[in-house]
Amino acid sequence: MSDVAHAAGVARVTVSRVLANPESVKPATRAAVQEAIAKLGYVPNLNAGTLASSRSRIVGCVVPSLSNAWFAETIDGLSDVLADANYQLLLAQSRYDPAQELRAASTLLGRRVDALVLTGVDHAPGLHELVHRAHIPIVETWDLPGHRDGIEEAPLDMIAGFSNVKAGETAGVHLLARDCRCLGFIGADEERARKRLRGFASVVEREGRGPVATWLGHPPTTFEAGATALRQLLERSPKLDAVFCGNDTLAAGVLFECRRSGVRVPHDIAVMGFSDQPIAAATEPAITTVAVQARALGQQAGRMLLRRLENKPAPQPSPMVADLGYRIVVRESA
Amino acid sequence: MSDVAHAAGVARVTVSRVLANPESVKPATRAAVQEAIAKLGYVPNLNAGTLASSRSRIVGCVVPSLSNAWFAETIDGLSDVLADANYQLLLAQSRYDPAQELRAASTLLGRRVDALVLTGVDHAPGLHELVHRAHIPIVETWDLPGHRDGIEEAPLDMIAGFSNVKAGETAGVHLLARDCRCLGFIGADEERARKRLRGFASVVEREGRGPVATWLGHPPTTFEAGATALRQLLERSPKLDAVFCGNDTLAAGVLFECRRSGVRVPHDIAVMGFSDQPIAAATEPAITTVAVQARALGQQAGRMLLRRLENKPAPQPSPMVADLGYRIVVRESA
DNA sequence: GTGAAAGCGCTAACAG
DNA sequence: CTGTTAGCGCTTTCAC
Repeated sequence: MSDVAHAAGVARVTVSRVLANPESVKPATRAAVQEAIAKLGYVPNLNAGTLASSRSRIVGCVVPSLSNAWFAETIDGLSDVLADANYQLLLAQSRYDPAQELRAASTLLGRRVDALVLTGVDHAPGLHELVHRAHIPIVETWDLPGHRDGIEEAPLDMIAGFSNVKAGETAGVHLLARDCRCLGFIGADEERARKRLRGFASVVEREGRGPVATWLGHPPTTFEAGATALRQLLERSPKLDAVFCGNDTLAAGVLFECRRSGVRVPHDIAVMGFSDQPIAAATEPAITTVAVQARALGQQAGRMLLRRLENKPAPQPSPMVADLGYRIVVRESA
Repeated sequence: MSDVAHAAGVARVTVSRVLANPESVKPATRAAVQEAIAKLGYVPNLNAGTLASSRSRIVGCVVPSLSNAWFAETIDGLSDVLADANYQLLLAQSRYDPAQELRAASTLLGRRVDALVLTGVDHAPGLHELVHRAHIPIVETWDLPGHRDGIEEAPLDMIAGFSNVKAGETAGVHLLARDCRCLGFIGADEERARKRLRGFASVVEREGRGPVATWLGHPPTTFEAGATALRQLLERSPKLDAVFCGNDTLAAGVLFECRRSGVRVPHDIAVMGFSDQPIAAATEPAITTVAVQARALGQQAGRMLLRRLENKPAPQPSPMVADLGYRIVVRESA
């Protein structure tokens, strides 16, 4: 920066101004500085800027995993909105482990991110205090606060999500309406999938058709996991006539296993998926699933952050909660 | 940090040492410092560290888009390898636009990333000089250098990729062997897809079965794009009996359109995809495709970077090129 | 509109 | 093993 200033015959602070706020500098000076920048190929050190100004224009984001198309889509939406406002994304994965999520969040805060996006509402103890000390906007996604003793749990700050419990209930209602008698659940052993199970099981049991034959496997989930899960469930409960899967990948795996073993879907077993990935529309029979707006979750999170970031530093204490909902997509498999 | 130092009764450097290299401090002192850190909830400012040490432990990565599962997988692999070595990922999207890629790279360099991962080998003029000034390891992925006037173009630095041209040739050879007479290509109007087309068209024309009926659409691609493309191609070339698609999403879209309009696959039209996404195995008929190792590309890129990062600062001028290849997966659609 | 001085929070190099 | 002294490259604040 000194070099540029020297080449343009101005002080360093003028270069800084040209970069940050060009209008505050006389056109002639500005032009000279810009020319010097171009000639020298000067690339400003944004870390130094962050240190001096304590604004990084970086948003941190922690997701369980990127190999799942659904989180990738959310990140895509988030990144889209942020990029337009000149913010960048610093990414970390938690591998579905609250302890890793806590560590990741800590590192991100160490980078002095201007805001933080987290996945889910269930975190390690300690995360709450950690993020609150940072005094930055936070958005939790992909879930909504639950209820403990009848009262709604408080979000960390803002939320862009949907109710996994209710989505599970909806799946249960749908399968019950199809007159299924012996229901199962196949999902990842992970908080949000367990909530879907909880909602699902509650309506099934309320109708006296419980208990739900349950299979929970370690994420990330695969076709093979779905196939294995179905075999095991069928061994335990030979009369199984419906399974709700925690995601469409598992549901597709179940479908493949059915095809291999001559089980007819939905005639012998009804199969439901979750999240409405492209694959759900592609299989034969096509998968009935609960669609969530993965991309919109990210965009909404981004918009909420920007509103707070661009406005007054610490304005309204408005805890904003956006429920983007879900929608059942009835196709052929259930 | 001063607070911590004070609370522990040591100098600030000692705190710094406990953080960076605990063994270099006497256990008793170390314990005192760690206790103070915990008590005060101190989160070190990593930007200040970066500024002082000029090492950020951040790797920058530019991808065309995250909504494509294939790049997300590469990032997942990369992130995996880097996380184990305590590096983080700063992400930027280029939206398939070389100018945006250049801007993104510049911003990432401004953050003083320790290394850079780019997608593809075709960049805006200016990128070459920009990244070379930075003197950091670079890996280009998802492609290999082409040939100009018979000699191989030089990579920016390192490469973890595969040949899109040869992959296209392989697809052509496969369809030709099935005795297809009138061949088409459906892909995104983007450099790597165009290379697949180039390879494909070259073998088709060499056999005198050209020209290839071609449809190129703006990325990102969708089922609908695939369906539309097929309709348009069929209008132009009613005798079309084979299409090679630049990705599996398009191929699935083509399949759906065929089903709707009663065209039998592969009997009336053979359909090939690219990249072997889960959907390719799920459709009926299952899609014959060219599989690439999306995740491995990222992991390999990460390993190459780490080797350079952990070793001597500017050692061997070894331009490393890893060709991870591709593999044709013959299923039912062609 | 532009400049001079001070400092953001850390690490490097050297000393003890 | 621990402390002292100098910056890293910017932005801020206040003069001019």
